[in-house]
Amino acid sequence: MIMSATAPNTAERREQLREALLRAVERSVIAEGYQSLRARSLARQVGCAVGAIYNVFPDLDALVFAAKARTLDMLDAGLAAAIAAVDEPPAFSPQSQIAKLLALADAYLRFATDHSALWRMLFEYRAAPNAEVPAWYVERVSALFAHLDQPLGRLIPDVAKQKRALIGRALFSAVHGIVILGLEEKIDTLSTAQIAGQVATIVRACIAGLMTREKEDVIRV
Amino acid sequence: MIMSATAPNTAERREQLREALLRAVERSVIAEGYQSLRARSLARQVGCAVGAIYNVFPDLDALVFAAKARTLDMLDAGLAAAIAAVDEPPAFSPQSQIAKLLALADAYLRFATDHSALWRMLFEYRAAPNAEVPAWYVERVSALFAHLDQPLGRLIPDVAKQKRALIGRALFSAVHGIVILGLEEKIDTLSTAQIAGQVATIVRACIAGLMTREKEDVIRV
DNA sequence: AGTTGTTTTTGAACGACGTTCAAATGGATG
DNA sequence: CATCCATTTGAACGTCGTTCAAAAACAACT
Repeated sequence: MIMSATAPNTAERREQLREALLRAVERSVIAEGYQSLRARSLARQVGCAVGAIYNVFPDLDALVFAAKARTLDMLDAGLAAAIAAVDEPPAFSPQSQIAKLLALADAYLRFATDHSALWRMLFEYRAAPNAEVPAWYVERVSALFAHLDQPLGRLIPDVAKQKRALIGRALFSAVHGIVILGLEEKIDTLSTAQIAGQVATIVRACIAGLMTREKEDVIRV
Repeated sequence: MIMSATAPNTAERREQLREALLRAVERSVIAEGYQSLRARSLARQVGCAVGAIYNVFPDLDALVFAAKARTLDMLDAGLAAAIAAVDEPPAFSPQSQIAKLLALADAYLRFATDHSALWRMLFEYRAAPNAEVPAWYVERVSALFAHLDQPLGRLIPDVAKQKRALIGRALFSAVHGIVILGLEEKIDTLSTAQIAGQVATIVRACIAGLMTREKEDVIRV
């Protein structure tokens, strides 16, 4: 048999190497930041040759993007858990929907502070300038926004679905911006509690603004 | 005289080299992005030796940070102009203050799209992981937030100054986040008009929320 | 002008980086 | 045991930021 020579455990070994490399990336990023990732260091950590990396990933960028995908999954799961933790009252109440959005924002901030190195990798690591972001990655990021859909849909059901999607995305981005600039220069600027306060204020203010009777004066999407 | 040997035009020449290098950085960033900055290429462009760069800047990071400072000045001037362009009515009106905040946000988005390469350098370029951001740079970034102070002070004068400063910073950050995520993946996602709509919606909603009678339910800073 | 002493500029050299590819390896087949 | 081919290897390549001994430039003085 010709095929069986290569088939049996070779794919499995490749998969093990991929997994080991991804774990090494995560360990390394947590320990020293994504800026210090080195092909030779990763190879040493997983006990393979430098060239072996290129047998399972086209280049380091692809390896880092695969690691980013995993971190994105963690973040996604964290957001889902935060929403699920808010208990739904039997009768509809705006308060519980607002609570969901606040919980989401808070979970996002917590993820950024608890896993700051990985979170920074997620949003700061950039591939080669001309090379485009993989489509599946853009997709995964957009999926994060979807968490806002249900609570937002109940709070402003009379707004068209498309508009709501853009508003949800904008609200998510707003929280992201506060977290980014809040954590940017950790020294002598803002405490985590202050950032949490800013996040809560903006979310509450936005929702209040969006729920006023004169929505048309506010919504511009 | 011993001192005059070094003094006369040597400082001037250093200054000229600094200036030439900064211009080369800007040209290069605009043309190919900050990721493609190379010491040898810059030296070739300004007609000096590679080592000469290190006579006027401690390292490339410092050169880039100096360039960032210039871009920051451009941005600051742009925001100031946007505010100044809103004409103040003789009698106080919330509308004109809101118009100022909207003009600020719009100017910020326009700067990001009009000078995207420089703007990206501003927020994406990171120095060595352990090396800290220079204090004067943090100061300059914080100065951007100050543009919100006056209009925000007139819209919610009963909120303590410190709280207002945090709210202003949060509002600025929120706009920044929308712009960042909006421009991130330019392909097939959001148009500039859509981003502008998101920005306007969030700013309007926040202000409306902040100006409700029940401020205490909203403000958490 | 020539000589001296000091400052400034230079660019070859260094170590480290991501990536490649000819050669070594290893396991299944005949 | 010999053959074969997919897989793995690590030395080698080109490029990077940065350094520093040597060269050039300059000012002062004879």
